[in-house]
Amino acid sequence: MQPKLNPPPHNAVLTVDTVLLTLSEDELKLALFRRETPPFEGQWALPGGFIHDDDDSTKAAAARVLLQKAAVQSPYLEEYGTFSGPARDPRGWSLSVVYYALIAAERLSSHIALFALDALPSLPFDHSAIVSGVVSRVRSKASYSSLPVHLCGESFTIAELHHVYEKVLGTPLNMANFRRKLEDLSILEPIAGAQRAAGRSRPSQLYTLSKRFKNTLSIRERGL
Amino acid sequence: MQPKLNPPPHNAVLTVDTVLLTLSEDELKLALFRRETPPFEGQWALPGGFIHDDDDSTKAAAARVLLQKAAVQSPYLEEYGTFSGPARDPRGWSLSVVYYALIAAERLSSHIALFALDALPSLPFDHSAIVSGVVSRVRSKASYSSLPVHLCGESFTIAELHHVYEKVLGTPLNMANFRRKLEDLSILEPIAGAQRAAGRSRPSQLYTLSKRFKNTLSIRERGL
DNA sequence: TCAATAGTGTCTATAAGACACTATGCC
DNA sequence: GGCATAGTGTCTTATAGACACTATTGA
Repeated sequence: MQPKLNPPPHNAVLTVDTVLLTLSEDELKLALFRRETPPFEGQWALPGGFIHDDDDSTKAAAARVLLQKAAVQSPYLEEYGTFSGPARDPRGWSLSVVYYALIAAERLSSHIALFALDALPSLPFDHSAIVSGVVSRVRSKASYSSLPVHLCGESFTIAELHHVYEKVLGTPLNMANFRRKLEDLSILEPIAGAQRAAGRSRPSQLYTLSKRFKNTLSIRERGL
Repeated sequence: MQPKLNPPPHNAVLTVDTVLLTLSEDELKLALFRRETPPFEGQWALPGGFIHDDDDSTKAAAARVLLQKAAVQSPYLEEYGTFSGPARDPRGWSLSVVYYALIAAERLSSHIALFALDALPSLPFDHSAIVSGVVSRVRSKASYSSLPVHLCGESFTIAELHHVYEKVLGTPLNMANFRRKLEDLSILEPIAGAQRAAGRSRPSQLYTLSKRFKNTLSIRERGL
């Protein structure tokens, strides 16, 4: 047993906040929850909570918060950064570690409140700054990685994934080139024999995300 | 005045650790300090310290630590991420926010202990993991941004900067192409009339880092 | 004037973008 | 068969890489 060592006490408020993004009604949307406790009780805010002594890490705390508040288990959960200081929380000096997750709308329980990014309510703490920081990080990563694939469900067609990329990036992408670059990300596995028929046209092959990239990203040197 | 609100007490050890890198003896090196207090008293470790109530943010805490321990004021100081959990520090559940800085050797006081990255002593806590994480982040950012310029002093030639990039990336870079890409990063300002003569050859123009990029990076879409 | 490095011009190879084409299933 | 979308082939354009060239100074 180690001798008891005493760091100077720091009464920081220690929290995690999570930015949960999904694609709904053909738009990138943010999940918000009404705060159940002061401060800012009753206001819309990012799902967050205190870090507990029995959390294995801040990431584990974020996963727990998402499970408890949103009832989702997001395979992709990544740290964005920390927000800290004496003034951001009325309870005193605070530090929040921010995580973000992208998830298919079909995996979210339908009673979760979703807001379009250009129609967010006013948010407490520095949550507005957090959201805009995360959104620009996500847009940036989307432009050279497999990140947006997490907005698709278990199986999807290339056309669907193409559409998701266009929505996240906000710019049209040539389909032929998109296919070539997807190829070289090598994140997709065709589901043998599974196709999706739409109307009277040729059905398209269904794919699933390769296991290897469920929790991590595939990166391309030169943009998507 | 807000009513006093009580978050559940969390006795986390709250620290910042900094990874201070420089180029010395033609190699990328890490600054380490001997710990002056338990735990691991006397061992080489990253410069770090507790977050104080009067720090304005974790970044301010990191800047303070660098100033107090290494007597350097680094213009470029960026958050890498957090390391946390119940087991990484014998004092109990801990959270460390890690920052990294790159600085010219000439701005470091000469008594600071520098270690080549492939000859580090064994480090306490999870400092080894922190260092390797930061180093790969730095190598990656160096490949498409102005990051390595912070390893140069106040004024420098293009040949010198070219050499710094090669050392950080560990790979030779064609000089003509390097110049073109530097041009388009547009981070340099020629110092009018200032040249550096070396031996009996043509002297080279001296440049300085544009003010705009002292604290931030210039990014290129497609690699350096 | 020549040694030595600074700095530029230009050809070649590779990758991105545009776009037309073929393929396939349903009505 | 032909409509509609899936998926491919290929031409054009931009950028990266290689390399040879000119420029400028000190000895």
